[in-house]
Amino acid sequence: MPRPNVEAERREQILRAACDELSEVGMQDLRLSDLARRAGVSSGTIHYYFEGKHAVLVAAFEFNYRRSLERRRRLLDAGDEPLPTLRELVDSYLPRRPEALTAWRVWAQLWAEATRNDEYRAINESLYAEWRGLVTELIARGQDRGSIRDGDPGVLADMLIGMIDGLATQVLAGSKDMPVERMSSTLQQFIDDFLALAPARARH
Amino acid sequence: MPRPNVEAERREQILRAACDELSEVGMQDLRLSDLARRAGVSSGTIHYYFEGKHAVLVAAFEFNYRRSLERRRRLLDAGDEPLPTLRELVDSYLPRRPEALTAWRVWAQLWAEATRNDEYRAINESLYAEWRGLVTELIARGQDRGSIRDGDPGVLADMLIGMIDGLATQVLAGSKDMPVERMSSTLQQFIDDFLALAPARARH
Amino acid sequence: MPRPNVEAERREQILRAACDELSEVGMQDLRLSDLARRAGVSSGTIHYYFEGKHAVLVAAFEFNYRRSLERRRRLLDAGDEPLPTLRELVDSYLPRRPEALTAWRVWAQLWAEATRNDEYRAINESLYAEWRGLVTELIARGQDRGSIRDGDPGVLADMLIGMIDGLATQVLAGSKDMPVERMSSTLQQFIDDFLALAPARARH
Amino acid sequence: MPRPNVEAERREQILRAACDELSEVGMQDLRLSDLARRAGVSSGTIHYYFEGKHAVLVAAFEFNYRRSLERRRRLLDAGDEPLPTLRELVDSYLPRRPEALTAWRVWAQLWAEATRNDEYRAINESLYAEWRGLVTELIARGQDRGSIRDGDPGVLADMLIGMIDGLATQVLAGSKDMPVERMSSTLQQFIDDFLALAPARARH
DNA sequence: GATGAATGAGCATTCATTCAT
DNA sequence: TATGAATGAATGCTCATTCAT
Repeated sequence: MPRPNVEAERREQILRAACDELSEVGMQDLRLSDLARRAGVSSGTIHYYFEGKHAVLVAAFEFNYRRSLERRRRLLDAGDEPLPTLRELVDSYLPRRPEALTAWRVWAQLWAEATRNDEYRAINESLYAEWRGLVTELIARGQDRGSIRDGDPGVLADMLIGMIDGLATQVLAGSKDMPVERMSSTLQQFIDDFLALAPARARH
Repeated sequence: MPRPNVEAERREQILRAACDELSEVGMQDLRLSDLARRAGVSSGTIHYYFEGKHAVLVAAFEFNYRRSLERRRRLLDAGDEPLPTLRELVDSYLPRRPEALTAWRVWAQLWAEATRNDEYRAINESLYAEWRGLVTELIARGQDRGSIRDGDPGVLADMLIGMIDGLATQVLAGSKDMPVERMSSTLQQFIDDFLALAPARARH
Repeated sequence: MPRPNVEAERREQILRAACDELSEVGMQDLRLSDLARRAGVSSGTIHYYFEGKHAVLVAAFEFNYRRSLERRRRLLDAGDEPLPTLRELVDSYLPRRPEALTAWRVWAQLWAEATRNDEYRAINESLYAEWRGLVTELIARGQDRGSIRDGDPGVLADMLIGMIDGLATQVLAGSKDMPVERMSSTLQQFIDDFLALAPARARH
Repeated sequence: MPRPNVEAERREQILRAACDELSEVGMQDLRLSDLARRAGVSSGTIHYYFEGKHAVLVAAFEFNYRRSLERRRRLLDAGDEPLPTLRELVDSYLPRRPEALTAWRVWAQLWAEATRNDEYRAINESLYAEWRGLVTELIARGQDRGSIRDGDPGVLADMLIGMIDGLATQVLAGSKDMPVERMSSTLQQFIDDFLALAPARARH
């Protein structure tokens, strides 16, 4: 009696391993045979479920994003005060815990590739738009509540997201000048000094 | 009697081509034979001047950085008003003109690799520290002149640089939500609203 | 259901071809692509079964020795009169028949390399010790039977084996002064005049 | 004022270095650039004096042989008692002193190559014939003096030379079962027990 | 559904050789 | 005479992909 969702199970098993590999060795050095071993299947099985290496990577990037969002679902759905939620969200994205680190490294791979490849470019485009929308929405709600300063929420979101991505890049690169705690304090200071309105600042 | 500096000439010829290739196809897809053709030499010549592919790439990253700085030398050495200089510097780094685009793409390659490889990590570390120092110095001078707000100049530099890098990443990735003009206005707005003191803001 | 022992089959198929190539072109001129063609497999298959060229060669030397011994197994196991057995053994090792020639040429390769390379040195060491032991044992048994003269059997074995190897070297080198028949008669004369005791000499 | 024999000087300089290289790394791993460095000339100079790598090697083998013979010239020309001279000659050829080791290693290279290549075969042929003639002559003179047993002196020479070459092969291969002292005693015992007549034996 | 043996195109690297000086 | 910069053919090895079982 075949289990009904063997297929979905196998795919996830492979994608999970793909993210780990991607994070550890990168896109180009990722060998399907290693991925197969890590996923506990044969290399033939990978090709049974995916068109080829390219298709595995594309699916892995999508999977990586969905999984990241999943982890923040509770945070985003709670509908708590926007400003504290923003602080928590930023904090949860710091490349500090293993899962966050892995997820960031996968993103870094995608970005490097999106620079030249249209397919990866499209993936970044759609995932990024979704992420950007979430932050913009949060900022707009904060402005409604009067806890976040005025200004185009999309621009403010771009500033914050840009800063997160840029600083994370240096943290990932292991820069001694940018340990994760400095990234954290720099971002919180940006929120304090630039985004938050007086009442929020009083929290500190 | 050998031509003087044939070596320096050849090396630069090769490194210039390496940056172009790096920008167009990336580190891993860069084939030495293509690089040779582009540089107008034989593949043997590449190996005559460099230990191997790896050594070419390492030298190319260094070359890319030095060349970028060279282009801004006049700007940095002029000793003009710090705030306008900062604006111009940011503007000159926008991934808009072909040379800037190429340079950014090379950086993107370095970052992706520095995530996992200690040698590239070291290159990023030293080049980044130098760049960070220049911006910090400029901000500190602006604070002395009273045109830039107070606060740890290193932290303010990190915010700006982080934002530049993060936004550039999306521009390079060809995001429709982040055309280079939006990157430009976002950064200038950050400078206006967050870094500049009132007199500077009056410029607008 | 995979064919049983595909692996053992393929390995032998490759090693057999490796000995032939080794004998014809030598270690250094042996190209894996030629070996592949000769073995009737792809170059990829060679690498599937062996770590690399080096590993193929090491295995081939071992294979060559085992195969040589296999051919004399009957002779050595029969337990016949030691002196006639020694004569037959020497005769069977003459580089006269194609298989013997091939085997000798492979040995010649190993020796040339063992002069400088520790790994090949170790192979020669172990195979040679085994071969030397067999001849020593045979001589000792002949001394027990009274058909071979007294003296340290190890030293007598070294004399005989040394002479075989040295003369074979000249036969292999195609020296006109040392055709294989002269090698044969020289060795048999050494056995007659130096090793054999009177009764054995009566055979002639 | 150009020195008259620059040419002869350069050639010897190169050949001397070639023998050393040949002995250390072997024929195939010998790179002309290394040889040039060792000889203290440029790679261009090698090609100026020799047709190519092949021609250097051929000349080096010839040079190696001549130099070996030169070292024994006094021994061979002295016209002393043949049997003691033979003992000394054998002793002088033991791969014990650095020069003898180097010379043997060069021979080993030649033999391995002569197995397959006609040109090297021809070199071995002529050098070997000369060497064989010298030993045969010495044995014949010993027989005339009554110090060496009867029998075809050419066959006796072949036995001795074969044994020398075969045992040397194992010494060169670094066999623990055949240190150079064992090679020495084995050969002297062969001379004592097989070649020498009673009076000579009394010497011990 | 799943396997893994087998493939072969692709690429970095080596090194003898050439030739302008 | 002598140099050494430059060449490019040659080859070991990798790995995505295929397919018989």
